Amino acid sequence: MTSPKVDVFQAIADPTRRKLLRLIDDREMAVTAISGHFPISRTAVSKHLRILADAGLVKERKVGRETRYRFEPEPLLELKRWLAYFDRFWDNKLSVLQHYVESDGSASTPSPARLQASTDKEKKE
Amino acid sequence: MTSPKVDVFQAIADPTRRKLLRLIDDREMAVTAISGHFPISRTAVSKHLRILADAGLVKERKVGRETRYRFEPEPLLELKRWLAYFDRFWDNKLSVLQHYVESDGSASTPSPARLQASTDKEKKE
DNA sequence: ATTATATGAAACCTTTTGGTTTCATGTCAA
DNA sequence: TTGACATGAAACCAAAAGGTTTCATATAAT
Repeated sequence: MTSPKVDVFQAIADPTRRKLLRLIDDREMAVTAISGHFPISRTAVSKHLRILADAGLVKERKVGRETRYRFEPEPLLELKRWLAYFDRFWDNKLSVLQHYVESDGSASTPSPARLQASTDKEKKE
Repeated sequence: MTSPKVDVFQAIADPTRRKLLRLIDDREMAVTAISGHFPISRTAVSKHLRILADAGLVKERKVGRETRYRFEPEPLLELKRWLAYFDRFWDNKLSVLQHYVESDGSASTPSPARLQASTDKEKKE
């Protein structure tokens, strides 16, 4: 449910799992069909899918003798939220890159740009 | 420079490293000062900082006998780009969460909504 | 000059990760 | 009913990850 056994950051850390998500993001697929796209064993792919499922990023459905997986986007919102915290850093200097990234055309809301503190050693909680 | 020795996905997979970034994101800090915020050894913190540096997420600067680290946001753009690919999934059904996430007020540009499988189930909040 | 501080490298250890092969079981096709 | 297909569990393995302690070195302070 909302208490995933696997952290989404952990789940997407592996490049194979990222490819897995991209592969099935527009259609449900069975394990063998999926594993055909990877140079590792079907069993290994199956384990990756299990990890993704534990993170809530895919859902499995049994159909006859196969197990089909489909993509679930919801857990990515945690990532998005985490990333959103850093939005204030994408100011002038990185705006060009930012624009490239935000290819949907929505402009960024101007945020107070951060300044570099040189001598400040304050700590906070 | 643009060829990080450590993948950004890998770098942020560890919760300690994520906290590390949040700790120093507004000021430069020396290793010992940083490690005071964590229950692990200074050496362990130092290794995490090294990994973050290898991913380009922090930069180090030697000042006298200390090594100070500061946050470097740029590599997070790769993450942002990766996530942006999935923007089309955040349509109606997840728009509430999406709005919560995009707390800066910039509305998303309407994108072709992605349809889920026919057996689509209710999404828990 | 001597001592204290700040740090990284090294060696080492344990757990996790990503992979394999083998095997048992359930389901579909003849 | 017999055999092929689809899959996961198990046992196993090597390498990576995350941590520790110890030690050497550079810089600062007395």
